[in-house]
Parts: sequence; C-alpha cells; structure tokens
Amino acid sequence: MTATPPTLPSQYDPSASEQKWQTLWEQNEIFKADPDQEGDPYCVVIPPPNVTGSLHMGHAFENTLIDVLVRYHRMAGRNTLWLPGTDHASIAVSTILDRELRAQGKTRLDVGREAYLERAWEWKEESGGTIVGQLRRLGVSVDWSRERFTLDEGLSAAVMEAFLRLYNDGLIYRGQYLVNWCPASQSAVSDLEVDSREVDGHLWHLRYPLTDGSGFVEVATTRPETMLGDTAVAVNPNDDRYQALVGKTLKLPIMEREIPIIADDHVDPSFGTGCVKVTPAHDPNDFEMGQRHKLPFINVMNKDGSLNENAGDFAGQDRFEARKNLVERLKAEGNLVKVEDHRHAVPYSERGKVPVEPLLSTQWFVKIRPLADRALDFLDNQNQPVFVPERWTKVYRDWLVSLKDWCISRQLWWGHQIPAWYAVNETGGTITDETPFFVAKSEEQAWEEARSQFGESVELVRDPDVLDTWFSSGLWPFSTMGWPEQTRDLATYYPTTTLVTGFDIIFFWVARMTMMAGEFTGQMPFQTVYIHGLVRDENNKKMSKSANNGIDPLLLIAKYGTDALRYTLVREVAGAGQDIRLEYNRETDESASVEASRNFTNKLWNAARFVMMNLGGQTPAQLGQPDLEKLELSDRWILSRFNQVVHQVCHDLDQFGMGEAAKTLYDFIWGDFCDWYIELVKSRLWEESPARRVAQQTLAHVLNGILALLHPFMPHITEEIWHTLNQVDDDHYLALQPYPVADSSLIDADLEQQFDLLIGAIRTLRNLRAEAGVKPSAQIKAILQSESAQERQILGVGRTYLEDLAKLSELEITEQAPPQKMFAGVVGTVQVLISLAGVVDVQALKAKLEKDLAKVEGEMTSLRGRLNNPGFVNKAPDEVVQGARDALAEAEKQADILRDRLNQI
RNA sequence: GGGCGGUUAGCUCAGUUGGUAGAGCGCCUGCCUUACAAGCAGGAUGUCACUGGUUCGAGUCCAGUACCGCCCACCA
Repeated sequence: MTATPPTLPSQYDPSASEQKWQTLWEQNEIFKADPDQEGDPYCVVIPPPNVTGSLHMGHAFENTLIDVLVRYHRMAGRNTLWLPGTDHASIAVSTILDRELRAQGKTRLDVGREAYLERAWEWKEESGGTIVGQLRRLGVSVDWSRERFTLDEGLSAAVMEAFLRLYNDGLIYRGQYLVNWCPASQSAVSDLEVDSREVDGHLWHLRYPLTDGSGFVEVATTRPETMLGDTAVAVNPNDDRYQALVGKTLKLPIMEREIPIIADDHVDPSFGTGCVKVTPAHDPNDFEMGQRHKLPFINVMNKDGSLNENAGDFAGQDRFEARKNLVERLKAEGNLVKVEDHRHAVPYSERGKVPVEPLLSTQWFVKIRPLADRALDFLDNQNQPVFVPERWTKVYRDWLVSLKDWCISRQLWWGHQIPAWYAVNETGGTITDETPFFVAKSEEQAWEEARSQFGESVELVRDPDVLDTWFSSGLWPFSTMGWPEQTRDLATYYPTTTLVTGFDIIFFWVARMTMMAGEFTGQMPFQTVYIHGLVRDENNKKMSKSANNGIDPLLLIAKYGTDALRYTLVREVAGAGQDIRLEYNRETDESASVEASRNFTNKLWNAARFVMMNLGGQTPAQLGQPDLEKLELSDRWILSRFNQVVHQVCHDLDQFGMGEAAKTLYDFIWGDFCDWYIELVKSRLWEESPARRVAQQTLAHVLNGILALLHPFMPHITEEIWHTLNQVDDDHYLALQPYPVADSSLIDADLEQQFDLLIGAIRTLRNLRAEAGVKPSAQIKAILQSESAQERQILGVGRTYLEDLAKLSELEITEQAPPQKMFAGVVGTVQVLISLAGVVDVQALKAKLEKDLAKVEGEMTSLRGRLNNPGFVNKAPDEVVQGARDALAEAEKQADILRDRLNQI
C-alpha cells in the first residue's frame, strides 16, 4: 500500500488519502481505549451533538480542538479515551417532527405516542447516522466501540436511577407553579430556553373604578388581556398618594370582580402611576405577590395560547386576538385611558419562536440549591473545575449563585419518560394535582408499591411527560461509562480530564454536569473546562440557521481537504476563547484562509517528496539517527531549531495554546525547514559522499519529527507521508507513535545566532542583486568584508551556503575594504559588496545607500538619546543598557561603511 | 441596570514577565531555478481607538472616554 517516492504526484490529493486513513484507523480500532493500558488516563467525552440534522462549522471547530488535544496526549503516552455519542434533543427533535406532521395536517395526538416515537427513532437513526458520518470525515480519533446515545438503554437506566435518587432525597418535587409555557410546542420550558427580545409594543393605561364609587385607579400593562385574571392592584406601602386606598376594593372592568388594593414593596412608586395590576397566574412577580398576599390565582389561558372559560366573553379567542378585542371593549366602556408606544423585552421561546406565556401548571422540579451549593463548594474550596480562559469562572459562579429551581418536565413524548405512576383510580381516572403517585425505577416496582398501598384493584397510569434533555446530558460524563454500575471505565477514566465546549453552553450543560456529578459521584466530572469562542461568518456575524449564513464544513472539506479545514480553524484560535472569523466567498464557495492552509499541506507534501526522493530508497530507520560527530553547520542549526520547536509546541499544547502551536509549526516547516534547510542541503545531495549521508539522516530525522509534531493538527497527510517515508504497513500508525520530546542538548542559541548572520548575508546579497537588476540566473562575484575575526570565521564556515543560495561564482571574505566601486549593503558589521561588471546604475546605488543610511542614522539617534539619559543608564538593567551600547556600536559601524561607500561614488 | 470581550499594515489577526511592532491574505517587481507556480526571490505599507497617569522607557501596567460585540437582569 505504501507508495514509492518517485511515483508521488506533485500535488497532494486529500480526498483519497483522508478516507483511506479514516477507514483504516477505525477498522483496526486503533483509538479503542483499554483501561488496563499503562499511562496516566486522559479522557474527554464529546459534547454530544443533537440529532437534529447535520454538523455545522461550530461542531467542526470544537471537535478539531478536542482532537488536537486528544491525539497529542495519546502520542505523549497517556492512556487515552475520547468517548463519542449523540444527544436526543427532546424539544428540538419534537419541533421538527411536529412540523412534519403539521405539513400532513396532523398533530402528534392524531398519530399516537407509539407511532410518534417510532418515527422519532427513525429520525434519530437517519440524523444520527449523518452526524456520525460527518464526525468521521473530520478524522476525529474517538473510540467508536464506546459510542453512546442519551436515550439508549444504559443511559436511560442511569437517568431513571438519578431521578429516583433525587426524588428519594427530596430533591425532586412535583407541584403547581408558574412556568414558562411555550404555546408552539405546548410544553413547559426552562428559564434558559427563553430568550428575551426587544419588541416595539404598547403600554395600555387602564382605569379600574373603586367599589365605593369614590373614584378610579389607573394601572398600566403591556399585556392587557391578562387583566381578566387580575385579583388585586398593588401600590408601594410608602407611597403617600395611595396609602388611604390600601385595603379598599376595586371593581375589575368587564369581569365585574371585586379585587383588593394591596401594599407591596415590589412596586416602584416612580414608575408609571405607581399602581400595578396583579395577575398571579400569569406573571412571575405577580405570582410571588399572590403568594405573599394569599390572592386567588385565576388562570385565564389554555395551553395552546387561547383564552379559557375564566376569560368570560373572550373564551376561545387566541391571546393576541383577545388582546385586540379586549382593548376595544375597554375603550368602548371608557376604561382605556391611553395607549403609549413602549419598547420592552418580551420573553420568547427559544425553540418555538413565539412569546412564552407564564402559565400556572403542575410540573416536576429539581430543588436546585443543594446541588448548586455543592458545585459552588467545589469551586470555592478546591478550585474545581478550572476554566480556561479563567474569566469564565466568574460567569459560571455567578450563575450558580442565583440559580432557581429547575423545571424538568416537558409535555413532549420524545425523551426519558418520567418514572412516576399515578393511582388514577383514586381521582376518578385522571391525573390531577391530588392523585397519589409512585416514583419507581420500573413499572413492576411501581405496581408492587401501588398494590401494597391501594390493594389489587389499583389502576396505574404513567406520567406522560418526559424529562428536560439536559437532565440526561447532565449525567453524560459518567452515565456513558456505565454509571450507576461501578465499571472498569469509570474507575479508570472518571473524572474526565478536559471538557471542551462553547461559552453559550456553560449554563445549559457545564453547570448541570457539575451539579449532577457532585451529587452522584461526589467529584467534579472534569478537571478543566476549555471554553472556545464562536465561529463567525465572513461578515463577523454569528452563524445561525435563521440567518442562513452557515458555512458547510463538508463543502470546504471537499474543496480543500479535512486537514486544511482543521488547520485553519486551529490556527485562527490563537487568542484562546476568542471568536474566530472564517473568510468565505459565497459566490464561489471558496475560502482564502482555508486555501492558505491547503497550500501549506501541499508545501509539506512536496517537502516530503523532495526528502524521500533523496534518501536513496532508505527509511529513516535504515539511515539511523544523525551522526552527531559528522554534522555540519546547517545540520546542527536545523536540529537546534527543531528541538526548540518541539519544546515550544509541547509547552503550548500543555497550556491549551493550540493556535500558537499550529503557528509555530507553520513557521518552522515552511520557513526554517523548506526555505532554508532544504535549500542548503541540496548541493550535498547531488553526489555520493559521507557528507551526503549525514544530510540524509538529518533530513529524514527532522521530517519524521515534523510529521509527528503536526499529526494532531493534520492527522491524514502526516499519516500518509509517514507510511511512505518509513515504508511501514498497516499494522503501525503514526497516530500511535510517541510525540517528539525535545533534546535540549541539541539546542544551541549561539549557533542559531551565528546562523542568523549567514541568513542575513544571503538576504542582503539577494537584495542587492534584485536592486541592481541582476538576472536571477546569473552568477556573480561578491566580497564580504568585516573587521571582526569571528564574523569572518562564520562566513568562512558558511561559504558554500552563501555561494549556493546567493548564486555566487566567486566569494572573497576579507578584513580590508576593497577600494573598487561596488554595489554595497551591510549586515551586522559585515560589508556586503557585489561587483558589477560594466553597467552600474549609479543613481540606484546612491539611492539605496542613502536609504539604508537614513534608517541606520535614525536608529543611532534613538539609541544615543536613550544612552544619554542618566535615568536609563542608572535604572535600566545592565544587560539592557549593554544591549543598547552594542546596538549603537553596530549601527555606527554600519553608518561608517555606508558613508564610506557613498563618498566613493 | 449589572458583567465580559474587542479596538495594532488595505483585509483577517499574532504580540510571551514593560526595552522604539510581526504573520497570512492582498498589493508591487522579477523568476516556469530538476520538491512545490497551491511555488521561488525581492519590495512597499502602521499618530498600535482617544485622553491622562505610573516609569529612564508603555502596543504591553493603572484610571477614564469613545465606538463595536456578547452575556445576564421581573420595571408593570
């Protein structure tokens, strides 16, 4: 299967290669975790994508980041598990299925629970399959043998167990409270599933007459239809204007109901008239006031958003239609004082996209304070989990502090059905607030308990509602490993090491996991939470379905390859936690930044091709490690640079600096390795000699190292090249090779500095050639003059490099400046001269020298200014002062050389 | 109303513990040089948002201002 170097095409084709490795990795189960393997465990659970369709760019981004970390740690020797899976996404999938039914003119009630769920599972298979296929296209190194789904058997058992334990501990209760009701999905939703939107609405001022006929009270409302359920009007107890009214009663217009005027601190006397209508069954504040003052709770609304029989004449009308009609009626009766335009926040259902209605209903709740307080305790006393970037800690903490009880029941069918059975025979065959119920792990157990309490004739009906999706997701880090059983996986891989997710999900998911884990496992479920930013579109807009501005990762993968896309996403992420912007042209489906990464893959491909074509058919193993005794300057330089880079990349990755690591590798591979080392080594490769062998060893060694270093970022192309380079078969994989470890004995800062002089000299020579208009192919004579013996020595060692890369036919290295008229430049204190046989553009030469001189003189002025400042000389650290003196000396030398040359013209 | 990010080359962004600014893309010039034209060589480009402060020295630290963006929040 391994190709031979000469047959490799000059352009890398990702499409065949990527699929090949994805298949081989999976078939050979090389990412299958083994709890008995040695090494410190490193475990990540995937943030399970919803089975609502397909993956978007955010998923590609997130899973790429995870894969970089996971592959790095796996190669670094950790016992690694990345556990994949998907989430059933109760509301989201229900919304899709309901829409599908509606298109057929049906509702879920028409098809029945069983058929509905059958369809839901079909949908899950389809969408889940798509998503899993897309994850494979990303090349993620997950353990597919451990793939889980939040609604599969094991996880369902975990959910039941969790519910039961919380219930038995008094942390789950059922009761009638005001919930956020979404009339579109006809279900309760949690506070988090509500978005507030600024809406241009109105403020209706209504007039309620006093029962004793002594006048009126004016109230204002943004939802006039709720007045049908008013059971009081409230004023601030300290409001002098109304103190006399407190205790009196009003006659509610239309309903003709007598309602009291109460005093409550909640009322802000400075807003509006200072009088507030109180509708305890339809407003969260009023609900609390209702409780405080023991007011009646009158629910005037049905679950579909229409008004009910308590709304009198308006019964049966939709809430917005009723609003219009009611306002007309109030106006006709003279009780509408005025209508003002009013911009205000309206709570919208995140899923249903309609305003939510605070509605009184019976639901299941998790008593959250004990759970939240435990998570806070872990955070405050043990700093767990650690957030990266650190600033998210505060966001997480603030939220836990202010958290209220969590409504976990949803009036839907797709999900974990609540394990509560009602003895409906006790309440006339239906489930009411008073129906006795049994919470049990199984139906059998419920029956058993029911019979022992109510006798054989008891009739049981299971609660039709399902649990909030996040209830099961909250258990994900341990339920996926077999909890509540004490499994080998749990013992080894739990708590997990790192969780990678977006900030938008800290509340929804991260906090739920920490609370659940604290309760059930007594530990935080992960050590570190790495929070990444959003992927924004080319206009810096958040990608969203509604804006239809998503960029399909599959499209870019098809065009540029998975590795190119992955690399783009990672290298953009340098500022950890920052949003990233993806360049994209919607006309052509092209992305300049992904193209740049694709070019990088091609660069690597060709560098590898060059190396392999010059190894004489030998593998790195056959060539052996570079023979340190025989290394020449450029070999020692690239090995120094390489080890420096290994050190840097490992350091960055250990600190979650994936973007920095990616950039470091780019610069090293393209700059140091391709632009310099390969060019420098070429002349040695042309002919058989001992020098050639060291060059081959070094090339092979460094390339192999590059492949390993880059593998977490670009797993496919590196795997492909690695197999060809090393001529190994399908029983070995780069993905399982050890990550390079820096050999600090090969890092030589002095040598690198010396090498910079050579590079500088070559650059100066090339610059002179270009300025002088010398043909690129022409060989020329050059003189390098320096008074420094050390500089001359370095230049001497690098003589062939200078000759090769600056295309010199002759090179003289001298102490004394030659008098001839020559084209000149300067690097360090080296005077760089090229001869110009015949034609010299004197003006060009003069202009160049003057430009260089001006620059150097500017530098000198600045340095002198600093050194003449006693404050600087006395207070700055010695090495800084010395550095400035050295720089000034060099600049003066350079200026001398340049002036000298100018004078000669 | 609270809180958090951001503001650096035409565009997208880096900038480590304070020591006079970098990359990619784009642009200009010249090259199809036997790894790569998805390439090579050379070049141009910046009142580091604004104001003040600390310091010998500030893109970097402190205070404030402006603009952009995000999160949280029950003003009817």
